[in-house]
Parts: sequence; structure tokens; C-alpha cells
Amino acid sequence: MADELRSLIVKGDLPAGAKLPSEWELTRQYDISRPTVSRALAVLQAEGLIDKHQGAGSFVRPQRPLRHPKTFRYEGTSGTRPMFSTDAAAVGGEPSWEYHSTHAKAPAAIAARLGIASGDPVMLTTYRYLVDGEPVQLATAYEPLAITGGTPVEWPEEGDIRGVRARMESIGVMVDSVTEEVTCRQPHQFETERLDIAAGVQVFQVERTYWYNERAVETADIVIPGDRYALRYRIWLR
Amino acid sequence: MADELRSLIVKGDLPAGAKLPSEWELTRQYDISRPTVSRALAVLQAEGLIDKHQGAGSFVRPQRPLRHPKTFRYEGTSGTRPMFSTDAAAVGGEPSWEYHSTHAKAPAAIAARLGIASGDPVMLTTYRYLVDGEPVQLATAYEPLAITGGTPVEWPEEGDIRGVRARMESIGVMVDSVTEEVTCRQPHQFETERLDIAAGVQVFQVERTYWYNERAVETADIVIPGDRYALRYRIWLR
DNA sequence: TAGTGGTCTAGACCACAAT
DNA sequence: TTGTGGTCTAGACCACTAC
Repeated sequence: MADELRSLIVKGDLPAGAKLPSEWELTRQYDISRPTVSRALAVLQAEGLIDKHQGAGSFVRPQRPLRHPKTFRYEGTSGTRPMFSTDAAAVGGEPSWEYHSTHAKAPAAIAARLGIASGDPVMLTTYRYLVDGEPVQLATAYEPLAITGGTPVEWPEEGDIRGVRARMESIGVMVDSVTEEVTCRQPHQFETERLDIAAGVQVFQVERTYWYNERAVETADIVIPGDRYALRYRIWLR
Repeated sequence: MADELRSLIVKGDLPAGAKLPSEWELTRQYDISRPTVSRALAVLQAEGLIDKHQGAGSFVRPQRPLRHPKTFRYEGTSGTRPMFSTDAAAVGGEPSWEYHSTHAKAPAAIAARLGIASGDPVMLTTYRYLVDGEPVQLATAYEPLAITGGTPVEWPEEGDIRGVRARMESIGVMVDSVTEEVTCRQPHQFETERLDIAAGVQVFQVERTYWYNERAVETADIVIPGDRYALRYRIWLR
């Protein structure tokens, strides 16, 4: 049964947003019991083809633009903004983002990454990036206020200078390297919502840290849906 | 019930390899129905805590060395061999590997990555890397025979020179950059077996390509369990 | 052959959404 | 209030494993 419904959805006979027959109705159509129907639909849900909504029904999930699968590519050294390959224009996306900055105390894990004491003051900025209104990336960035506090670039999204490297450079901190540590995990629930991803898809978590003389000057947790994006690194040797 | 069993396993009261009570026995102990027991155990299986074997029973999965979670780190530019962080000694692993080389015709996807024609002759080498006998990484590497054919380094694992960069250099091909494209996906069945990973664990797939004057000289698909490893990149700026 | 997990049917009650 | 999915119980048959 899952196979039949899957082909209907993939072929387009069941358009995006269409409501599937109720589980009881499918029980009758296919002459199988309700728990079996429910599990079959759970498979389709895990594949990202449908959304089940308790009390409302099951609906065909809008198919994401797979015309250029994995054409969006995160480039390792481009700041928290998602950067697209040179053919970004071909993809035809209108980038936008939301952010929120605040002063905060460094949590222990972040403090360890920044080489400061737990509870030290940091600038905390959360981002959500979208392309054509579709969310593609979350980021949480931390900067020690010991470095930027009181300078014109203390608040990342205010002033004329944007981007970690440029902002740091303007106050004499010449970022010389960046490390990225990539892991793969189940999304938290708020990430599932904010990124609008299907049940069962995993996300990349990238811990990115900017360095200046072996001293961390900024670190960020970047979360990217794992099903439609590839992380791309290019490293020059010698 | 899953919670109780999980804590027993994590605490060590149920040692690795121990056989769990049968599902019927658990039905009686917890006064819940068998389908419910089965689903609860499926949760533990998805978490990698147990293996279910039809006809035999459910067994506690050997706990992987989580003493240094994510201490093994793949370094972006180290060839197909897994490279560990500087504290590798502390982890105390004995690395080993298996390989198999053969002449082959380039599949279309590989040909595209290498910039050669589909069906052109390539050297195909498959690897499996282990640490202390535990599999940690699979790799499939392709080199155009147009470059290495007839040279002393045609066969990657024969001769005195090892490593893509050194071998290429010895025949005048000065590798100048490497690209890595990281994706995250469900493992194929043979990968699940060869890497001995739990149900539900995803894997990293890294497409690594070595370049010389914008010409691809080697490309490899590297598969790494997503649950216990982090990919670590360090990029120097300027 | 006996024991085990895989997986189905059938029925039930509950929580949530739309109205 | 009604219809929907979430999830349980209870029972059954099958396939595989170990002996």
C-alpha cells in the first residue's frame, strides 16, 4: 500500500497539500487493518512524502525543489551566511535572514570552545536564513565581549561592517584560520519546526570557530537539513 | 519499560552480549502487550543499545568506546586513511586496513567527477579501515589510468610510496588542492554490515577529489558512521 | 522441536482539530 | 460534536534459530 501511495505522490497524481483518505478509509480500500495502515503512512512520513496531523488528517508534503539537488552548497569559510555555489543564480533564490542579538553569559560548552571562563560575558546572536522564504539554515553565534565589547562592531548586525572577518579586522583582530567540526544528528523539536523539515531527516551540526593566533574569537553552531544540502570544502595545499 | 531497560544497559547491570528476556517474558513482567514490547525494543535497537535477532532473541550491543566521544576525527586532507587528532595515542588504537585494487571502467557519475568519459579505464581500490579490529571507515577510490597507467605507482598499495599526494608527486603530478563534499544519508545494507553499525544510524558520505591545475587526479567516496565521528576541517586564511 | 522475533488482524479508548 | 490520528490490548500465524 505504501508503494502505491508513494508512486501516486511522486507521479503527481496526488498534488502537494492534498489530503489523503482517512486511515479508516484506507483500511477499507486496501482491506488491511488500521495499525497496518498507520505504520505504512509512518513510512511515507519518514520518507518526507507526507505529514500526519492528529485530528486533521494526512497531507502530501510540498515537494522541495529537487531540480538541482544539492546545488545549494555551504562553503566552509563564508561566515554564518549560507553561501551558494557559483551557479547560485541558476538556482534563482532570493536570500533573506532573521537575527536576534543579546548579551549573555557563556554556557560551559561554549566557554570551553572559546577558551574563556564559564559565565563570561558574550554577544549571542541567533540567525535563521531563508531562500525564497524557505528556511535553509539556523545559526547561533557567540563572541567574547572581552574582544568586541565597547567597540563599534560589538553588535554584529549593526553598523556598516558585516561578516566576522571584516568586523574583527576593523578592530585589529586578524582572523587567520577557521575550524569546522561536522556532526550529524537528529534535530531537536524546535529545529524541526524552524527549518520545516520532515520527520526522520537528520541535520548537520557544524561547530565553526574563527581563530587569531590560536585564540578563538568567535564560535557558532550551524544547523543545516541533512537531506537536501551538501557541505563543500576546498582546501589549497602548500 | 524502554526507559528501565535502557538504564539497566547504560548502568552496566546488563553487560554487553547479555541476552534480554524474551518478548513474552517482558509481556508478563511489565504487564503490557507483545506488540508494545516489540516496539519498545525497536526503540532501543534504533538507539543502538540492542540487536534483535529473529529466532534467537535480543542482545545487548557491545558499547562502543565512548570514553572519548568523537575523539576520532577525520582530517580533511589526509588521504583515504582515517587520521586522528593529536591525542590519538590517548585513545590507544591499533589501526589496520584491508584493500582490493582492480582495473575498471569509470561509471558515469565517477567519470563526471574526474572529467573523463564514461567507461574510460580507471584504477578502482576499495578500502576498509579498522581500529583495534573495529571497522571505522569504508572508502572507494578511483584514479584515471590515463594518469597513472604504466607508472610505478599504478597500483596504490604496491611499491614503496603510499598516499595519493606522494604517489602523484613521484610522477610529476603536483596535487594543489582537495575538495570534499559531505552529505548525510541512510547506509546501504552492505555498509551497515561492513561497518557494523546499529539500525537507524546515518552515515557521512564524503566525496573527496584531488586536483592538479583544475584537473581531477583522484576521487573517492568515503563512508563514515555518523554517530560516533566528527569531521574536522581547519582552513588557514590568506 | 521448541523458543524466539516479525508482523498481521480486530477492537478499543484517548487526544486533538475543525466545525 | 464529529472525524481524525495516536496508541494500546489481545490473539494469531509465520519464519528463523538453536538444539
